[in-house]
Amino acid sequence: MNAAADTFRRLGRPATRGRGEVLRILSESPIPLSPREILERIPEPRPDASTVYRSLSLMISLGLVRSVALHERSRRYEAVTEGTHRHRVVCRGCGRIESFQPKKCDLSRIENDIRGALGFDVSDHSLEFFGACAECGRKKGRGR
Amino acid sequence: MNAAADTFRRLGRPATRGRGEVLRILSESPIPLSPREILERIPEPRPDASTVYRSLSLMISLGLVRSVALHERSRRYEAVTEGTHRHRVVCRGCGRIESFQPKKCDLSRIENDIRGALGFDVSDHSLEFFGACAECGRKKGRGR
DNA sequence: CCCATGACTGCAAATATATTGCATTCGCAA
DNA sequence: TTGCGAATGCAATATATTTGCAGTCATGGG
Repeated sequence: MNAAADTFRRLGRPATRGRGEVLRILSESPIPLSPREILERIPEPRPDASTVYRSLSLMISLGLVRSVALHERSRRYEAVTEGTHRHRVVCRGCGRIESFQPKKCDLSRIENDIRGALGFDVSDHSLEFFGACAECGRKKGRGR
Repeated sequence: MNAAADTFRRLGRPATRGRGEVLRILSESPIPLSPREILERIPEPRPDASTVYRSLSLMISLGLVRSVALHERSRRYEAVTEGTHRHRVVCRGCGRIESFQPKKCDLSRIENDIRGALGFDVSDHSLEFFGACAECGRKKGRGR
C-alpha cells in the first residue's frame, strides 16, 4: 500500500521509514530538492541528515534518483520517472525553478557528433536554462 | 603586456597578481577547473584560498568567468571566451572531462518553447553529456 | 509469532568546501 | 611620492558531506 516501500522491497532493500519518506518527497516534488530541503519536509520524527545522504546515495546507485546541478552550493535531487525527460529553467532574478518537459528533446545529433569526434558513448545528458522569469523580466523591463 | 592584467584595468579593477593568475590559468585550461585545482596551479607565492574564491566571484560578476556544474562536490569554472560555446562531456568510468564545440548549437527552438510555455526569457544554458569515453567503453565492451 | 541476521540508523566527529570580519598592504592616479 | 579605496592574508565561522561505531529495525525462516 506504500509505493516507495514496495519499490525498496522489490529491489531487496529494507523499506525503512526515512528512506521511504525521501523517495516519496522527491516523487511528489515538481522541482528537484536539496538534501536540506528534503530533510525539512520529512514529518517528525525526522531522521538524521546522514540518513538522508545515505538514502540518496543508495537510491542513485539503484537508479531511483538522479542529481540535478543548478550551479548552487549544493546539488539537488529528483526522482527518476519512467518515460519522462525534463529540463530545468532557473530565474537568475528570483531563483525560481521550473521544470520543462520538452516537446521533443532531440540531442541525438549532437550525441552522434560527440561519438564521432571524441569516441565518447553518451548515455545521458543534463540541460538547464537560465534567464528571467515572467515577473522578473517585467520588473527589469519597465525601467528600474 | 599581460592580457589578464589589462582586462582588469580596462574594467577599472586593480590588477593584482593572484587575480591575474586565476584568470590566466582558466584561460589556458582546456577544461573547467575547481577552485582547489586553480589554487594548486598558481606558482609560489600562492595567494590564500579566500582570494581565489573572491577573485572568482568578482570575475563572474564581471562576466569574465562562468561556472560549470558537472555534478561533483564542488563547482568548476571556465573563462568566458568571446564567440565560443562549449559543452562538456564527462566519462562516468574514469572521470575524464572533455570539451566539445558543437558544429551548431541550436537550442533556440527549445528556448522559444520555454518562452511560450513559461514566460521565461532564456539568456543562457548549460549542457553536459555523460557516458563512457573511448577507453572505458572498450574496457566494458570486451567482457570486463 | 518469535528469533537470528544483516542492513540501516542515530550520534558524534572528521573532512571538504565556501564565506566573512578585520587589520594590513597594494595598485593606481594625481 | 603620496593618499585612498580596493584587495589580501589570516583566522574564525558557516555550510555541506562523509564516516566509524554501537544500538536498532526489517525481513525471512522456523
